[in-house]
Amino acid sequence: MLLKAVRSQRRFEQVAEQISKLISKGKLKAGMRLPPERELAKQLKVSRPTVREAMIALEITGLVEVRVGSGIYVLDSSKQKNKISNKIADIGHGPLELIEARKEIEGTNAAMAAQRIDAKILKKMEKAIDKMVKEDMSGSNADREFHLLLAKATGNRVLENITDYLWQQQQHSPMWKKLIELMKEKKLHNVILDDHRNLLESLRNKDSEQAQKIMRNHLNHARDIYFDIIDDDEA
Amino acid sequence: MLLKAVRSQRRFEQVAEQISKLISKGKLKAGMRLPPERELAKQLKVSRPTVREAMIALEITGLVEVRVGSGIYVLDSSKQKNKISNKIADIGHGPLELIEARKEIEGTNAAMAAQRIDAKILKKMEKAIDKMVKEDMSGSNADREFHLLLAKATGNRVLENITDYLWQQQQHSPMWKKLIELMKEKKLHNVILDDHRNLLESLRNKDSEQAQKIMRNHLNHARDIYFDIIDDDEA
DNA sequence: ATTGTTAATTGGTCATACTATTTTACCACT
DNA sequence: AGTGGTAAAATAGTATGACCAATTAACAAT
Repeated sequence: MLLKAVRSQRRFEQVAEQISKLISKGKLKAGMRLPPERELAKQLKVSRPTVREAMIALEITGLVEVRVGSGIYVLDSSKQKNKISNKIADIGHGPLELIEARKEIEGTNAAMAAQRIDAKILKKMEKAIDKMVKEDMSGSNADREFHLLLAKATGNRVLENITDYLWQQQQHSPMWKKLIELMKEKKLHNVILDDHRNLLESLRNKDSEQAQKIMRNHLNHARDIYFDIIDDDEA
Repeated sequence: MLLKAVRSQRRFEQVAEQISKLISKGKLKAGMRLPPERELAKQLKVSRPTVREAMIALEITGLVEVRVGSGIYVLDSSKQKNKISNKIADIGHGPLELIEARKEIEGTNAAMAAQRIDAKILKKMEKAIDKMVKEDMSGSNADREFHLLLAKATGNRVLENITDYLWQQQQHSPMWKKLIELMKEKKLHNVILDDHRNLLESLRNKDSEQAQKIMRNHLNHARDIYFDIIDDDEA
């Protein structure tokens, strides 16, 4: 697949992007009112519906606020919703950074879960391991499931959501697919399974320290595999 | 303020909400195509532009994908963007969960920063402390700035974004305002300042363990203050 | 100064027409 | 049978103009 899909950018996207840049550049500051929709349409040489669509897009992104009968206002950046997702969409995180963040946060998860996990989730994690044996890593859904269950076992929904978010980011990265392929080739499958099994054992023993240690080591594996991949690419 | 603002919900919002619920209920499954815009307009008794606005809203939320000339399709939930922000918007996290998550993640930040921080950021953190002395906690912007600088010092942008996200969540919670008030009343201001100064000192010494310890303790303070607040409320 | 009224501004919605893209069906040719 | 091209149908994209609804500003009345 050498060809990239030609994504026809719609007008409202272009308009939204333009305004968005003006805001991030500081030309449009928080609290300022944008020109009326009709005026924007004239200036940008597009129809008013198109401008409206762009405004709705910006509103949902959390960049502006629409006040009926009054106008459209630039929002204070501290009040902006999901800034986190915006940034990601713009630049994307490096795989190494993601793995490192996972190492710290999921390491914490493991330690916390060891003290709080209940039989129910323990059971589910066992099942996830079984499923992974059958799956043979195709798609690695069971892998993800295992890690998310661990996050859930912390009892802290913030950590749970953040962990979920980290995995989503990972899946979007092209490197992730390669990593899965490589796992199948090199039979790394079993290494991962062993890590999971050992982790489960320390959870049963409520051994926080060991659980954390295993998880951190587990992600060091992932980092090493990543280095293998980029070495191959450069070779 | 007993009265709640009457938020005139716009048509497209109602339409988007309705479709959104159908998806989360499973009536509309991933991959399914929605009826054409004209058809939806007829069924919902609204105009086509309104339907279009709703579709754009859903597209940006990451629930559907619009394919020109083909139709509008429900996206696979794993491909949905910022699921994290959606969840938050729905339920909101408990203050205790947020503080606990901060304790773990910012504790990690402190330890990591101690090993990687450079003179430049160190300088900025000093300035943030000075600013906080003057500010007298009004708004506590300097407090936030200090913590975000620490996150930046890790050199890991994922952790930086997540930390930023945690503080945003915090600000939206009503408890946070009370906490700031309480700080002013009880002169907790100085306790926080001392924590920050001590943390800075251990960063200079590149003492990871101590830095982490101080940060975790710092957030235990925040937790204690929270308990004071709810005790007062119940009394 | 405060209140009430009116007019102007601005976003919200609708109806309709036309364009651009994609998909489908069909046909001709091999 | 299969391949490729062509026309038609379906569908989203955009534009125009009109009118409604909410807000704001100006002004008059008290």
